[in-house]
Amino acid sequence: MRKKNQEKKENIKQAVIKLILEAGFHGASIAKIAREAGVSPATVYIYYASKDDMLREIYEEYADQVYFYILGKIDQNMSGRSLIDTLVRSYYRYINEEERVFHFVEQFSSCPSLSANCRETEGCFRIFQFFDDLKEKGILKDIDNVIVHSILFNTVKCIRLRYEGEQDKTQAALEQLIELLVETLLL
Amino acid sequence: MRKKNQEKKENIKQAVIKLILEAGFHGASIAKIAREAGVSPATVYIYYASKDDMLREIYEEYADQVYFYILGKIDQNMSGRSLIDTLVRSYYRYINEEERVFHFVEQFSSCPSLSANCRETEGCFRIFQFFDDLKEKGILKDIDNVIVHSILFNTVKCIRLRYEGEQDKTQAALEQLIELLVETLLL
DNA sequence: TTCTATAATAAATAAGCATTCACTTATAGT
DNA sequence: ACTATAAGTGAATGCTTATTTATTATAGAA
Repeated sequence: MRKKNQEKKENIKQAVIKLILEAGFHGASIAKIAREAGVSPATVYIYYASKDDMLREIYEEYADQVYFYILGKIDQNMSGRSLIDTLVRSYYRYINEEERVFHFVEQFSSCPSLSANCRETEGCFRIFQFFDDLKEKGILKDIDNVIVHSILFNTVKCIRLRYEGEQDKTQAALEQLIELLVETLLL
Repeated sequence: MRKKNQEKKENIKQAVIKLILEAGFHGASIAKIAREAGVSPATVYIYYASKDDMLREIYEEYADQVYFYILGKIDQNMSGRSLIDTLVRSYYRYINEEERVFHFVEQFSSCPSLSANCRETEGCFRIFQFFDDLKEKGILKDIDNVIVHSILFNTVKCIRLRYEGEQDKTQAALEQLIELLVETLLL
């Protein structure tokens, strides 16, 4: 019994993410994905039941990644300030390091017709749980997790998108954001 | 010389926005758009040079609308608190009232391959100018406009998406957000 | 080594796509 | 009422799409 070649599957995933970043969803056909991954179009169907299935599976694999990345940088003994500093800066670092994945996930989740059929993300649940812990410890103010999540991460995302490449402006904005969040979110 | 029927063009626009909300970009073909609008596929090409042109033109028409809507609700004599209250609540009302348009614009602008070719939005420029005015008047703290913009509007968007339909939770979150922003943004 | 299950593929298929074309219809100006 | 002009259309075009099929190559078990 011959085994599936996991390297081929990985190549397919990376091809999907690359092509969708470069040309959007309508620019990522099975034929192009297969060519980019160095396999035959039919091979894609050995690893995935359909194109929709493929996109959903890849999305679900990567959607949470950013949150696990961030939580991995957090230390239990950190002060409130360094927690916020770490959350903001590691989110920013993730966007830079995993630009393709980040854009793929963003694009996918902003399309109602695609993300409607996806399971709720585990990573987001974990982050909310983390916020709840901080509230119990008396570090974080009792603010709705949706609000905390948005002013923390969406703002970093906007800074990154707006000041793309402009190191000075980006760093200044991140520092200002951290100061602002320290005053706003911490007890 | 026969004139173009602007009602037909309007029908086409609405069909595009409706279909893209329901089925995403890949679900909005010229054939479907034409059927939805009650015209022939060929008629679309009387009003637009190509499909890409059409999408771009519709995007550029609506991308700014939310900002003009909000600025229209603002009064020169408003206090800092009622400014924030108005900004937050009118943004929320816009998403509710113009749900289709809002999702179309969101989806379009999160696709790099589409929005890359679009002109910078006038509406966003106007809002930034408005923030600058408030800073000069000593109402708003001297915070980067990208940050102000994001914590104001992205947070409202997240609340709306997360608590879709749940009136109580939504209202509570909006009120909490307004309190938080009053303390954070105002001098 | 042989057999077998399945990975892998090139080519075929059928549907859908954006766009064009040949043609009809409506209308504004004369 | 007539004519020129452009709106409007159904059908055709040629291409791309996701997916299937028939076939071959390969790896593990016997």
